[in-house]
Amino acid sequence: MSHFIIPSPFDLIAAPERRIIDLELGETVFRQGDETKGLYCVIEGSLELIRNHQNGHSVVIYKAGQGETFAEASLYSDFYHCDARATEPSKVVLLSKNSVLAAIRTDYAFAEKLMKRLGSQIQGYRRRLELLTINDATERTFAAITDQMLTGSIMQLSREIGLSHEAVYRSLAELVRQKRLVKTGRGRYDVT
Amino acid sequence: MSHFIIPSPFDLIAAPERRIIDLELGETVFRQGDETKGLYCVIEGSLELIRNHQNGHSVVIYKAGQGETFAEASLYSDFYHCDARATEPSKVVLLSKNSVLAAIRTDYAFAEKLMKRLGSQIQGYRRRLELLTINDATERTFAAITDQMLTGSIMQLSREIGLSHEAVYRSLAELVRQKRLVKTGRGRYDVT
DNA sequence: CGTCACATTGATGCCTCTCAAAGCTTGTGG
DNA sequence: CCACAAGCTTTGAGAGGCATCAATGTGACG
Repeated sequence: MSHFIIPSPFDLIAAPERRIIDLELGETVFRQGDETKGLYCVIEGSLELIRNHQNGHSVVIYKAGQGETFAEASLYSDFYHCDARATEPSKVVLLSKNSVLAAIRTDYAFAEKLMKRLGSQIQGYRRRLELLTINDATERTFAAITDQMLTGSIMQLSREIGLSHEAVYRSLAELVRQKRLVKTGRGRYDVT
Repeated sequence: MSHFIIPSPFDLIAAPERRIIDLELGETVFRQGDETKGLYCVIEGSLELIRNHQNGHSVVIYKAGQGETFAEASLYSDFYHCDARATEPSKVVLLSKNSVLAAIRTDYAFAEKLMKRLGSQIQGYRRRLELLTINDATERTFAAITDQMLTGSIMQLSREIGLSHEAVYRSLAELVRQKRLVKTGRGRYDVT
């Protein structure tokens, strides 16, 4: 029953520590303010971490696809700072705080790999921070495509890079006109 | 000669592993593309991590004050992704990659504390990501003040939050008018 | 084949950037 | 002690760009 793949370093955690959770589209694993239980691994499907602001607008702060873990930063936090929402029917597995913390204490290879993950997430966030300070919509859109951020729909991308979807469509059209991008399909673009 | 304070967990690294570096204002410890030597701790003064974009515009991705460490994410990277620049005459100490990696392997408490630092940095970046997606200049400025981001000048803050300094000054004036902020001095504001 | 979400383009108004100028604060050197 | 320079602070005016509203096209899926 547990013939799915858990990525390193979490494969080092014993199977009995794993609890599988089924999710429908739009269902949440946890919400902003909930007590932290641990981190999660996507067995199937994909999820988004979303921060909600009072004004009603929200930001996607992380996307996790199949085989990826999310909410690592919750390990040392008492409550989640964002919502985790399934963007399609998905299966996730909970890796409880205790089991992960125990693994850190008993297995330095585990700790090292986990730290590597955290480090690369930090660098990812820094790149995105840089992206968001580009004021010109066309240039920001181009940078996002270059950074391989267009994995879902353009609606989704526009939310991630802080532009209206109309602005992104117009930017894409302009970039194609400038021959800096080529359209490879409905809502698909590649750098030339 | 080594009666300065190194914050946890790096105090666990033996003193002989430490090399002190003196910096003048504007001097850099490392630059984007340099090979990584390790991470650093600020003994005195303050530094900024800056990412430079081709268009010439740059983003401050981290500020490190006295007693803080920076470039932790470089541990598992072969080269630095940004410049580290002193914003005043400063002293920093290098904690070499090897000594830190060794500490991780031999001391789980060290690993745990370091991971905690990385986790809180991730959450900080997420918060800042959220901030940058606030489109209204006044609201973004208010959020920045609430987040205690006004430590230097307003010119500096405006660069960090991706607004022109004029827009920030106008926002601050508006917020004072709205009685959501009070001016506590030249370039100093507090939430009411 | 109808519905729904995404994709695309047009028109309008507001908001921020940019350029400009003047007051303010601090430090430096004569 | 004063004058000057340099950088921060503040306000004004104009232009351009993005958000917003609106409408239509398009592909996917039941």
